Amino acid sequence: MHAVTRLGDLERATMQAVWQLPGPVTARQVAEALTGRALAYTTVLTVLTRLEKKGLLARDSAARAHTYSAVGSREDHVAVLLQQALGQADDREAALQHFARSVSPAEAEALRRALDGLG
Amino acid sequence: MHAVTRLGDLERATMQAVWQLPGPVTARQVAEALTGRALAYTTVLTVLTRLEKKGLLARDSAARAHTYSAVGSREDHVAVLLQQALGQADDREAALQHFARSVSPAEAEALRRALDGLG
DNA sequence: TCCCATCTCCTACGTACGGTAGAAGTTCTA
DNA sequence: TAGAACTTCTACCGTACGTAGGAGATGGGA
Repeated sequence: MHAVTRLGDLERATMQAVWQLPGPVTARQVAEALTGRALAYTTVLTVLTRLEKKGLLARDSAARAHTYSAVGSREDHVAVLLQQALGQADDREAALQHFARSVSPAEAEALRRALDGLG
Repeated sequence: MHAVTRLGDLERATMQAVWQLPGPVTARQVAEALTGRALAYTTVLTVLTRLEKKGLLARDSAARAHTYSAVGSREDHVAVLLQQALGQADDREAALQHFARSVSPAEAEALRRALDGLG
Protein backbone atom coordinates (compact mmCIF):
# COMPACT_ATOMS: atom_id res chain seq x y z
CA MET A 1 0.00 0.00 0.00
CA HIS A 2 2.55 2.52 -1.08
CA ALA A 3 1.53 6.10 -0.87
CA VAL A 4 0.30 6.99 -4.29
CA THR A 5 1.21 10.54 -3.65
CA ARG A 6 4.89 10.41 -2.99
CA LEU A 7 6.42 12.67 -5.58
CA GLY A 8 9.92 13.67 -6.46
CA ASP A 9 11.01 17.21 -7.11
CA LEU A 10 10.59 17.06 -10.83
CA GLU A 11 7.28 15.32 -10.54
CA ARG A 12 6.10 18.02 -8.19
CA ALA A 13 7.27 20.75 -10.52
CA THR A 14 5.51 19.01 -13.36
CA MET A 15 2.24 18.76 -11.49
CA GLN A 16 2.58 22.39 -10.61
CA ALA A 17 2.94 23.27 -14.25
CA VAL A 18 -0.09 21.22 -15.16
CA TRP A 19 -2.15 22.83 -12.45
CA GLN A 20 -1.03 26.27 -13.49
CA LEU A 21 -1.54 25.99 -17.21
CA PRO A 22 -5.11 26.34 -18.39
CA GLY A 23 -6.79 23.24 -19.74
CA PRO A 24 -5.20 19.99 -20.86
CA VAL A 25 -1.55 20.37 -21.71
CA THR A 26 0.87 18.71 -24.07
CA ALA A 27 4.30 17.50 -23.10
CA ARG A 28 5.76 20.35 -25.08
CA GLN A 29 3.84 22.90 -23.09
CA VAL A 30 5.01 21.38 -19.86
CA ALA A 31 8.58 21.31 -21.12
CA GLU A 32 8.31 24.98 -21.95
CA ALA A 33 6.86 25.74 -18.55
CA LEU A 34 9.84 23.99 -17.03
CA THR A 35 12.50 26.23 -18.50
CA GLY A 36 15.33 26.76 -16.13
CA ARG A 37 15.65 23.04 -15.89
CA ALA A 38 16.87 22.50 -19.42
CA LEU A 39 15.30 19.09 -19.64
CA ALA A 40 15.24 16.84 -22.64
CA TYR A 41 11.82 16.57 -24.15
CA THR A 42 11.73 12.85 -23.47
CA THR A 43 12.44 13.45 -19.83
CA VAL A 44 9.25 15.40 -19.55
CA LEU A 45 7.47 12.64 -21.41
CA THR A 46 8.73 10.08 -18.93
CA VAL A 47 7.64 12.11 -15.96
CA LEU A 48 4.21 12.68 -17.41
CA THR A 49 3.84 8.97 -17.98
CA ARG A 50 4.87 8.22 -14.44
CA LEU A 51 2.44 10.73 -13.08
CA GLU A 52 -0.27 9.14 -15.13
CA LYS A 53 0.66 5.74 -13.70
CA LYS A 54 0.37 7.25 -10.26
CA GLY A 55 -3.12 8.41 -11.00
CA LEU A 56 -2.39 12.09 -10.78
CA LEU A 57 -2.76 12.81 -14.46
CA ALA A 58 -5.19 11.60 -17.09
CA ARG A 59 -4.03 11.26 -20.64
CA ASP A 60 -6.00 11.91 -23.76
CA SER A 61 -4.34 10.12 -26.65
CA ALA A 62 -6.78 11.25 -29.29
CA ALA A 63 -4.64 13.90 -30.86
CA ARG A 64 -1.19 13.24 -32.16
CA ALA A 65 0.29 15.19 -29.31
CA HIS A 66 -1.28 13.57 -26.30
CA THR A 67 -2.70 15.89 -23.73
CA TYR A 68 -2.64 15.52 -19.99
CA SER A 69 -4.90 16.93 -17.37
CA ALA A 70 -4.76 16.80 -13.62
CA VAL A 71 -7.14 14.28 -12.13
CA GLY A 72 -7.67 16.38 -9.03
CA SER A 73 -7.12 19.96 -8.05
CA ARG A 74 -4.05 21.00 -6.22
CA GLU A 75 -6.12 21.50 -3.11
CA ASP A 76 -7.49 17.99 -3.42
CA HIS A 77 -3.98 16.71 -3.66
CA VAL A 78 -2.87 18.59 -0.60
CA ALA A 79 -5.91 17.35 1.28
CA VAL A 80 -4.85 13.80 0.49
CA LEU A 81 -1.34 14.56 1.67
CA LEU A 82 -2.73 16.00 4.86
CA GLN A 83 -4.89 12.95 5.45
CA GLN A 84 -1.89 10.78 4.83
CA ALA A 85 0.16 12.70 7.35
CA LEU A 86 -2.68 12.46 9.80
CA GLY A 87 -2.70 8.73 9.24
CA GLN A 88 0.67 8.57 10.95
CA ALA A 89 -0.88 9.67 14.19
CA ASP A 90 -1.77 7.32 16.95
CA ASP A 91 -4.41 9.68 18.23
CA ARG A 92 -5.70 11.66 15.28
CA GLU A 93 -7.56 14.19 17.33
CA ALA A 94 -4.59 14.92 19.53
CA ALA A 95 -2.47 15.36 16.44
CA LEU A 96 -4.99 17.76 14.98
CA GLN A 97 -4.95 19.77 18.14
CA HIS A 98 -1.19 19.99 18.00
CA PHE A 99 -1.44 21.00 14.39
CA ALA A 100 -4.05 23.66 15.05
CA ARG A 101 -1.59 25.30 17.39
CA SER A 102 1.07 25.32 14.71
CA VAL A 103 -0.75 27.21 11.98
CA SER A 104 -0.66 30.95 11.48
CA PRO A 105 -3.47 33.14 12.79
CA ALA A 106 -4.77 33.70 9.28
CA GLU A 107 -4.78 29.99 8.67
CA ALA A 108 -6.51 29.35 11.96
CA GLU A 109 -9.14 31.82 10.90
CA ALA A 110 -9.56 30.07 7.54
CA LEU A 111 -9.92 26.77 9.34
CA ARG A 112 -12.54 28.20 11.65
CA ARG A 113 -14.53 29.54 8.77
CA ALA A 114 -14.35 26.21 6.97
CA LEU A 115 -15.46 24.35 10.06
CA ASP A 116 -18.31 26.77 10.61
CA GLY A 117 -19.44 26.22 7.09
CA LEU A 118 -19.63 22.49 7.56
CA GLY A 119 -23.17 22.54 8.77
CA MET B 1 16.30 20.58 1.64
CA HIS B 2 15.16 17.04 1.74
CA ALA B 3 12.28 16.28 4.00
CA VAL B 4 13.86 15.17 7.24
CA THR B 5 10.75 13.29 8.04
CA ARG B 6 10.45 10.85 5.24
CA LEU B 7 10.51 7.45 6.85
CA GLY B 8 10.41 3.92 5.57
CA ASP B 9 8.20 1.24 7.03
CA LEU B 10 10.77 -0.15 9.39
CA GLU B 11 11.84 3.28 10.46
CA ARG B 12 8.23 4.13 11.22
CA ALA B 13 7.74 0.94 13.19
CA THR B 14 10.89 1.69 15.10
CA MET B 15 9.79 5.19 15.99
CA GLN B 16 6.48 3.79 17.07
CA ALA B 17 8.24 1.37 19.41
CA VAL B 18 10.34 4.16 20.87
CA TRP B 19 7.29 6.33 21.41
CA GLN B 20 5.43 3.49 23.01
CA LEU B 21 8.08 2.22 25.35
CA PRO B 22 8.56 4.23 28.51
CA GLY B 23 11.77 6.21 28.84
CA PRO B 24 14.97 5.87 26.84
CA VAL B 25 15.29 2.51 25.18
CA THR B 26 18.14 0.26 24.17
CA ALA B 27 18.46 -1.37 20.79
CA ARG B 28 17.64 -4.68 22.42
CA GLN B 29 14.37 -3.35 23.77
CA VAL B 30 13.40 -2.05 20.39
CA ALA B 31 14.33 -5.35 18.79
CA GLU B 32 12.12 -7.13 21.27
CA ALA B 33 9.29 -4.74 20.63
CA LEU B 34 9.65 -5.52 16.96
CA THR B 35 8.99 -9.23 17.22
CA GLY B 36 7.05 -10.48 14.28
CA ARG B 37 9.71 -9.02 12.08
CA ALA B 38 12.45 -11.41 13.13
CA LEU B 39 15.12 -8.84 12.54
CA ALA B 40 18.79 -9.25 13.20
CA TYR B 41 19.95 -7.21 16.12
CA THR B 42 22.30 -5.23 13.93
CA THR B 43 19.45 -4.30 11.66
CA VAL B 44 17.75 -2.54 14.53
CA LEU B 45 21.04 -0.87 15.35
CA THR B 46 21.33 0.43 11.83
CA VAL B 47 17.83 1.80 11.82
CA LEU B 48 18.30 3.51 15.14
CA THR B 49 21.46 5.11 13.87
CA ARG B 50 19.70 6.32 10.76
CA LEU B 51 16.87 7.76 12.80
CA GLU B 52 19.38 9.54 14.95
CA LYS B 53 21.01 10.97 11.85
CA LYS B 54 17.59 12.18 10.76
CA GLY B 55 17.19 14.01 14.03
CA LEU B 56 14.27 11.96 15.25
CA LEU B 57 16.15 10.18 17.99
CA ALA B 58 18.77 11.32 20.47
CA ARG B 59 21.37 8.89 21.64
CA ASP B 60 22.93 8.62 25.05
CA SER B 61 26.21 6.76 24.77
CA ALA B 62 27.06 6.87 28.44
CA ALA B 63 26.15 3.32 29.29
CA ARG B 64 27.58 0.35 27.47
CA ALA B 65 24.26 -0.26 25.81
CA HIS B 66 23.44 3.10 24.28
CA THR B 67 19.97 4.37 24.86
CA TYR B 68 17.78 6.27 22.48
CA SER B 69 14.93 8.62 23.12
CA ALA B 70 12.57 10.37 20.77
CA VAL B 71 13.44 13.99 20.18
CA GLY B 72 9.82 14.97 19.78
CA SER B 73 6.48 13.46 20.61
CA ARG B 74 4.54 11.55 18.07
CA GLU B 75 2.08 14.41 17.86
CA ASP B 76 4.92 16.82 17.21
CA HIS B 77 6.09 14.60 14.43
CA VAL B 78 2.68 14.42 12.84
CA ALA B 79 2.34 18.17 13.15
CA VAL B 80 5.55 18.53 11.17
CA LEU B 81 4.26 16.11 8.57
CA LEU B 82 1.08 18.10 8.33
CA GLN B 83 2.98 21.35 7.91
CA GLN B 84 5.06 19.71 5.25
CA ALA B 85 1.99 18.55 3.40
CA LEU B 86 0.54 22.01 3.71
CA GLY B 87 3.72 23.37 2.22
CA GLN B 88 2.76 21.72 -1.05
CA ALA B 89 -0.19 24.00 -1.38
CA ASP B 90 -0.22 27.05 -3.54
CA ASP B 91 -2.88 28.66 -1.41
CA ARG B 92 -2.46 27.32 2.09
CA GLU B 93 -5.74 28.65 3.35
CA ALA B 94 -7.71 27.16 0.51
CA ALA B 95 -5.99 23.86 1.13
CA LEU B 96 -6.89 23.99 4.78
CA GLN B 97 -10.48 24.65 3.90
CA HIS B 98 -10.50 21.63 1.64
CA PHE B 99 -8.92 19.63 4.37
CA ALA B 100 -11.41 20.76 6.99
CA ARG B 101 -14.14 19.32 4.84
CA SER B 102 -12.36 15.98 4.66
CA VAL B 103 -12.05 15.20 8.34
CA SER B 104 -14.55 13.28 10.41
CA PRO B 105 -17.12 15.11 12.54
CA ALA B 106 -15.26 14.13 15.70
CA GLU B 107 -12.04 15.45 14.26
CA ALA B 108 -13.75 18.64 13.16
CA GLU B 109 -14.95 19.04 16.70
CA ALA B 110 -11.45 18.47 18.05
CA LEU B 111 -10.12 21.05 15.65
CA ARG B 112 -12.77 23.56 16.69
CA ARG B 113 -11.90 23.06 20.31
CA ALA B 114 -8.21 23.50 19.63
CA LEU B 115 -8.86 26.67 17.65
CA ASP B 116 -11.11 28.02 20.37
CA GLY B 117 -8.39 27.44 22.87
CA LEU B 118 -5.91 29.46 20.88
CA GLY B 119 -7.07 32.91 21.53
C1' DT C 1 42.87 -13.20 35.19
C1' DC C 2 40.63 -14.94 31.24
C1' DC C 3 36.86 -16.04 28.39
C1' DC C 4 32.26 -15.40 26.73
C1' DA C 5 28.25 -12.82 26.04
C1' DT C 6 26.93 -8.45 24.49
C1' DC C 7 27.60 -4.06 22.23
C1' DT C 8 28.97 -0.87 18.70
C1' DC C 9 30.96 0.24 14.18
C1' DC C 10 31.79 -0.28 9.46
C1' DT C 11 30.67 -2.09 5.31
C1' DA C 12 27.76 -4.16 2.01
C1' DC C 13 24.07 -6.00 -0.90
C1' DG C 14 19.57 -5.93 -3.13
C1' DT C 15 15.54 -3.45 -4.50
C1' DA C 16 12.80 0.47 -5.56
C1' DC C 17 12.19 5.14 -6.90
C1' DG C 18 13.11 9.25 -9.29
C1' DG C 19 15.94 12.27 -12.54
C1' DT C 20 17.51 12.07 -16.91
C1' DA C 21 17.77 10.88 -21.61
C1' DG C 22 18.87 8.32 -26.13
C1' DA C 23 17.40 5.09 -29.99
C1' DA C 24 13.97 3.62 -32.72
C1' DG C 25 9.57 3.61 -34.66
C1' DT C 26 5.35 6.44 -36.26
C1' DT C 27 2.82 10.15 -38.28
C1' DC C 28 1.76 14.65 -39.97
C1' DT C 29 2.90 18.13 -43.21
C1' DA C 30 5.35 21.09 -46.41
C1' DT D 1 8.90 12.04 -49.93
C1' DA D 2 11.86 14.03 -46.47
C1' DG D 3 12.08 16.17 -42.25
C1' DA D 4 9.98 17.73 -38.04
C1' DA D 5 7.45 16.40 -34.13
C1' DC D 6 5.62 12.62 -31.26
C1' DT D 7 5.47 8.34 -28.66
C1' DT D 8 7.46 4.11 -26.79
C1' DC D 9 10.93 1.36 -24.86
C1' DT D 10 14.90 0.85 -22.49
C1' DA D 11 18.57 2.23 -19.65
C1' DC D 12 21.81 4.40 -16.46
C1' DC D 13 22.89 6.58 -12.20
C1' DG D 14 22.31 8.20 -7.48
C1' DT D 15 19.96 7.77 -3.22
C1' DA D 16 17.00 5.76 0.24
C1' DC D 17 15.77 1.76 2.93
C1' DG D 18 15.52 -3.03 4.53
C1' DT D 19 18.58 -6.18 5.98
C1' DA D 20 22.57 -8.15 7.98
C1' DG D 21 27.47 -10.01 8.76
C1' DG D 22 32.25 -9.48 10.40
C1' DA D 23 35.40 -7.22 13.33
C1' DG D 24 36.66 -5.00 17.26
C1' DA D 25 35.70 -3.39 22.18
C1' DT D 26 34.21 -4.34 26.88
C1' DG D 27 32.09 -5.78 31.12
C1' DG D 28 31.00 -9.57 34.21
C1' DG D 29 31.35 -14.00 36.00
C1' DA D 30 34.13 -18.42 36.67
